[in-house]
Amino acid sequence: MTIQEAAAASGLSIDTIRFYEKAGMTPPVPRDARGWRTFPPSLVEWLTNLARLRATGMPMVEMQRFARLVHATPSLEIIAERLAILRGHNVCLARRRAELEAAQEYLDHKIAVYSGKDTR
Amino acid sequence: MTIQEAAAASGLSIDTIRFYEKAGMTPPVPRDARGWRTFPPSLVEWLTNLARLRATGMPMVEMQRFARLVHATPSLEIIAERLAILRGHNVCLARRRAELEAAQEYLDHKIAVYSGKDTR
DNA sequence: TGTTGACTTGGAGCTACTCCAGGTCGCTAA
DNA sequence: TTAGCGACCTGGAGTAGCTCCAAGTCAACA
Repeated sequence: MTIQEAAAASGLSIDTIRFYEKAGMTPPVPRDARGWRTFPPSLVEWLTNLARLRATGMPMVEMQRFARLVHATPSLEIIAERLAILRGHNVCLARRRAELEAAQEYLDHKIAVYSGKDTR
Repeated sequence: MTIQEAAAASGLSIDTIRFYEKAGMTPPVPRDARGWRTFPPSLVEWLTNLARLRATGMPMVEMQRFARLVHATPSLEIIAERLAILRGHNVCLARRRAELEAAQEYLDHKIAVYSGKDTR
């Protein structure tokens, strides 16, 4: 698979894939005779995972830590660490969602005021 | 009011307030004899508004547009424009919340898998 | 007369990309 | 055979939205 296809399949942009590789968030990507990156299915799957983690707003440093853990030989501790990262991030997400909800309430209120639909 | 008090009152950091002023997102802040910024209540209120808009994830360019409209002499068109910005942003917010919700579902699933609570 | 503490400025650094210039390589068309 | 095309490569600059820092000023206090 070329980088273009990997991008289409994972939902990341071509630039982002190269950036993630440089940042050590993927295992080293194999190259063909021309020096082009070739993406085996397992790598595309991992990129898709990264895209989802990014969509949750996980910061890069944590994605890097997670990547190292995922590509390490798994042991009980390593799996526990992965879980800890995900659980910790889940808490952040919940907080973020609550913030957004509050923000939207504020916006709705503002809109009501500007529309003259405010009762005060 | 000093910048420190304005920061405490609005929820923005001192640096962010200075940054917002430079970026034209506030009217010019009056200075005392020493050259220190002095914040009248109306300005603190506006900073608080900016903090809330930021919390909704409104991009800077839009906050700038909105600031110009709010500090212009109001007319029917200007109020309509303000409303349009807020409404447009509300749509973005709703989308963002949906994305976060999907992301959290994915995370929950991942956590279930790693915890061995997955049934598949 | 220092020293402290709150402010000032300009500018560098950060995250997570995104874009760009300049170059290589294999393929097709003239 | 040569010219052009399109997909890729690299290193580096640019972006948003802050955040931090160094160096300087000024009033007040010991």
